[in-house]
Amino acid sequence: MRNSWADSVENVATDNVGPSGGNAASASTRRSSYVPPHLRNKPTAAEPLAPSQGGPPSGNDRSGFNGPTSGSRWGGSRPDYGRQGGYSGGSRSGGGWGGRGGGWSREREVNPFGNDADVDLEQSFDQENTGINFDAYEDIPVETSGQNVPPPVNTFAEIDLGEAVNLNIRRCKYVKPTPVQRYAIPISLAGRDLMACAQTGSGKTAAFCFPIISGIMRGNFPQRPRGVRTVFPLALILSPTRELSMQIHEEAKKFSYQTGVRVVVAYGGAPINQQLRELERGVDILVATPGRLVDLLERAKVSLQMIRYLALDEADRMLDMGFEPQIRRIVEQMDMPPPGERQTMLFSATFPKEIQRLASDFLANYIFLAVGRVGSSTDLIVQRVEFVHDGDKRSHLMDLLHAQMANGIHGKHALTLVFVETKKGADALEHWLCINGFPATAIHGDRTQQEREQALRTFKRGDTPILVATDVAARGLDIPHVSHVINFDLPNDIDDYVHRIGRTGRAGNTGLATAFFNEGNLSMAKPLADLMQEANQEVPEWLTRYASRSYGGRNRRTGGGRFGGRDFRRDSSYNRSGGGVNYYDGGNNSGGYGNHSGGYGPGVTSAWD
DNA sequence: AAAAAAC
Repeated sequence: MRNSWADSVENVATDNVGPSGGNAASASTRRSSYVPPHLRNKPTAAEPLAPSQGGPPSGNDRSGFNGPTSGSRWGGSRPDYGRQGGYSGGSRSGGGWGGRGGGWSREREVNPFGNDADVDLEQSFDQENTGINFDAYEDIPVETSGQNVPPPVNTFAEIDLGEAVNLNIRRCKYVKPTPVQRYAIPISLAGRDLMACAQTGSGKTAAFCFPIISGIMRGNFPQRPRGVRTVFPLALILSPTRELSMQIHEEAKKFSYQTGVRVVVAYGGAPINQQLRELERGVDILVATPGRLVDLLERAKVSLQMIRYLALDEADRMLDMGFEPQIRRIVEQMDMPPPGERQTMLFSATFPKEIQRLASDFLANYIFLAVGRVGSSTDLIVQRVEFVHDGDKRSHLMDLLHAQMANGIHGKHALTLVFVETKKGADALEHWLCINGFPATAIHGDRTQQEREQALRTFKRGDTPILVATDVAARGLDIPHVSHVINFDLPNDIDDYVHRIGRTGRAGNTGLATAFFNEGNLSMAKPLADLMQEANQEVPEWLTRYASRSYGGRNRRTGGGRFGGRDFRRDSSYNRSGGGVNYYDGGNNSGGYGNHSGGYGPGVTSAWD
């Protein structure tokens, strides 16, 4: 992922349809006759539909599949990449949606990779590649619990995701699965429910997208109703912010390119009509924020009755106080199949025990997976805490930014993300930075969606290398080149701190995180000091002193161990009070911390004992 | 107490 997705789309838009000031959303709806470079001068081999798909596809169905449902065998031998299997070459025979022929039925899929002509798709997975610093991922502690945990894999070649997805993995320049992918993908392909705890920037999106896409390509699903203005996605991916949903959608489109699997995104703040049009053209995977989805469900534009895969990204956030009722409504009170009849996957970098308990309602006989330390990017992030009174924060920030520029750290592609507590505070700080000559912009929930997206875009591009943000930007956003995260205001929850600093030090790169601490943050002293100590950071003596006084207490890390989370089912108090249901099969797992680090440890084998 | 998430 050398280029940001936005850049790629921009290239596609510019190269093929001319400049029209298109934003990301409109680029995907263009009716261009663009042929991706790697397809030029090749026969548009329209593969026949898989026999198992039987019958004419409705407009709501996928129309192209990558061969028979048995899946393409990949084992060992070199795959035949010359054959563009599965892509229906533009002849989406599903053009008959509600009698609407022509038009979009001829449309070619926009190449989400922009320009991948120079990618050597024949290159073997075995070869080393750049991009992600995998050395940083060696010896990462892993904990799994649950019944019959499938063993992890070491390479993508060991996983049978099908040719089309493998091709996209290469286009993404992924060479080796990240630790969370090594464990989560086999678990998911085995059809198991999953609660996964893994650091941000470690490839979680791919970890749940690959199995979903592969499963939809191979699955034999009943014909979805046609001729009605309701669509029936097979998979639902929920996330807590609009920008994160956009990002997941962009990633998922890459992973599903030319697989025949259609991914659509729906979120608030943007015109619903355009989203409705996209939905009516067919949807297999729906990526959404909760509010807009509820709206669509109430209007009966979307039905969840065919959902086979449910993924919650930032799952702990989705189930905290503000969100829980809305999520329960979607998952439990609409027409979604119950746990066991669908496959459910929950992902987050943090997973407090209380939230795990809530989440277990959504899962059936699930596997708990914890990979690495809390925000284990912490190995790659230098954390600093400075005592700064509220009144001194602005001048102190200015000192930091000046020093940064003097040292040349603030080059074209070195971005600084400044977190504040309130929307008003974000506006004020942005204004103050601007009038003092710093190229800053801001993002928060009171800005229009256009403003939010614009802010993110100019930040990513480096046009405004300083972004002031509320917690809307704290989770999940993958912004390359963020070299410094400044907690101008500390959050009140240590998990929020973990997510915020996780915006830097991504994909194996190093980063710096600076926090301003004062008397208003006493309840954070202990959890912050503990977290920094666990991450081998230098803890200032004054912070240790505050920490020892143990203020507050509700911010204490649950589990307190070396991991981002520990399976709450292993908590003895839960087991005693569990009403006779002990989900955790203590005798049949590879239990214990650090039972396998790195490669196949003996612990993996013991999962099958 | 704040932030986020529909119109």
